[in-house]
Amino acid sequence: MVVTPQPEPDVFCAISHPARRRMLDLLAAADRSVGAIAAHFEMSRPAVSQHLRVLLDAGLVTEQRHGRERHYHFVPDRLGPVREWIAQYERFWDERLGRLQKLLSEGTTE
Amino acid sequence: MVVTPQPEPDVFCAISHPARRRMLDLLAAADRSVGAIAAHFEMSRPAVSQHLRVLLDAGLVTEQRHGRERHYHFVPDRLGPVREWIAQYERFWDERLGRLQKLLSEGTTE
DNA sequence: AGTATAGGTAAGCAAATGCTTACGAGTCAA
DNA sequence: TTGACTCGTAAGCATTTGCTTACCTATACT
Repeated sequence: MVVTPQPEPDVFCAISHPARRRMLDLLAAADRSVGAIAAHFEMSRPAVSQHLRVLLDAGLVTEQRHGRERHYHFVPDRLGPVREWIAQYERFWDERLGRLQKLLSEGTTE
Repeated sequence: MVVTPQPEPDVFCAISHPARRRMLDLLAAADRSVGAIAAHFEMSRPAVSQHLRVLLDAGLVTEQRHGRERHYHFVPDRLGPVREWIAQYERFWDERLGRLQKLLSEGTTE
């Protein structure tokens, strides 16, 4: 097998786990240490570290050493792909465009 | 382990796979049969069926028998959770709110 | 009837996920 | 230095994911 070096750790994959989304929510409010994050979860601290590693690889967070603590910081820009992908469907929620689309569809064969 | 009957098949999970996102893109443009969808992918047709099943379980698509074909139909409403979750971060892209937040944070102790 | 087409399902498998416990490396404080 | 504390990493494991091939049912055509 060819070892693709970095198939770009997928952001969609990173946010697919509820725990990781909650971690992002926490970090969006404020930078936090691993311990402070782990306090919000039932799972073991290493498990939290592993989730943070996934977020780190996806570029969704950065870490910064602070004494013996590591503070994680939210990087909103990396949510761009998700934001853009979901934005392409906005027309389905937009009433004005919805009405326009309905008008147009009355003239189509579908 | 307790068998949770239906832990609500996660929409975030369903869209985490690139192929499934492309299938939604295709279906957003028009309803399509399985064969028509499979034509856009390298993988086997059963694999496509399995992906469609995931989308179906997540409620992101519906199927409708049409003779011996099954037409899949995009259900945009089910993207709501993703849309809402990403919307909560809009403030990070909004310059005006960004400046407001900066002002507010100067008065907090955290 | 018989045959082709559309598409779901089962079984099998390799690889990835998500957890756990055990341990190690760095930092602070006595 | 000794010990407590923060946190990452390694190893092990059960489960899930994502694919394959083989097979089945249902519809359509002749």
